[in-house]
Amino acid sequence: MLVIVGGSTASGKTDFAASLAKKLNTDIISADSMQIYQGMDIGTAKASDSEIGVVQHCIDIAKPSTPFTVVDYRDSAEKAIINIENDKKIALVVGGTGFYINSLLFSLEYGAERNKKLESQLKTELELHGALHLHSKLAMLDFEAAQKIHPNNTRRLVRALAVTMCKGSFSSQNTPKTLLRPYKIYVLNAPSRAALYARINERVDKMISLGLESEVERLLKSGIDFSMQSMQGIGYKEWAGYFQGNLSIPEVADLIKKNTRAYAKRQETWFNNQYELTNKITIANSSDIDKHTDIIAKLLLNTL
RNA sequence: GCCUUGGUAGCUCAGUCGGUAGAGCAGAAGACUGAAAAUCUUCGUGUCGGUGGUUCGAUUCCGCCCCAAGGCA
Repeated sequence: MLVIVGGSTASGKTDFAASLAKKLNTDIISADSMQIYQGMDIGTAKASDSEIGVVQHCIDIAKPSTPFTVVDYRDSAEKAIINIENDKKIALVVGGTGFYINSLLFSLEYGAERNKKLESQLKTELELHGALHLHSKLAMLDFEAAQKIHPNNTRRLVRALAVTMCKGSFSSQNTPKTLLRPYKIYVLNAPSRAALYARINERVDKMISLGLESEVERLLKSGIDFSMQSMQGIGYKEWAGYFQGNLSIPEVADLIKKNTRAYAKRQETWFNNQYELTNKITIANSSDIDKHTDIIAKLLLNTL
């Protein structure tokens, strides 16, 4: 069985998971699409193993210069799960990237491997003839897929077309979810939206004072640029304007806060709607964490 | 004290040659099958500062009052 701790950024996942992992005597498997990157620490609010006193997997497993996909994540996480379960321990997955979490829960196809050549071909077609043209093309090849994808969502449109052209269909992989393994999911929430947003604002200010600017500068000096996937992360992409001389640091901070708030909302939507049964836990302070992880750990250890 | 310019959505402002108003941002809800911290969809009624007057009708024109910014004393 997989135990999952989810929730939006700044919901308190890290501390909660560390506390739970200790009580279960197990490791943490991270499900975070940005903490996978080496050298991106402050902006992703990474905690080191020694800081939290728990071993973490699926962190720092990729270079910021290379692309990374869910499938890469799934492979890496599955390995960690096997090792942990071989040790007769409970596999504990913690993170805010719902897409990654689902790769461990459901038997999903993920279509064809990304094909840069085909993608750029489709992108030129997009620029030349417009999104509607591509959309109607998809509709001819895979009507169901076209109905699900809005023409303005060109990224997914291109992807769906690419998969359809390689595999014959995109929607066929969109079959009802088959469960890979039993799981229990705990979703962390702040007491209110306002409290969450206050936490986010505070956290961003902290990142700035911890030296986020020099972290980004270091990445740029090592050859990373703003067009790379890793630099699309919140807390990083916002600096582009600053290094071009168009934004001040307070303006960058405001942008990061704004984007983080919107992101947190998207995560809440995901965790509210993706899973059949979620155990919602409200975290107001650190004593809440201890109280809840105590109960959960006892419950989990008894059911073994 | 006098003069000027403003006071319209949570914020910044547009607008109504008089027929009770709309953008951006903020905010809310949602989607998601190899970029997911990505990408995308939907949602705009508010004493138009207050109060009198003119008018069939005033947020719009006029008077007075209040508030803010600037100028003159």
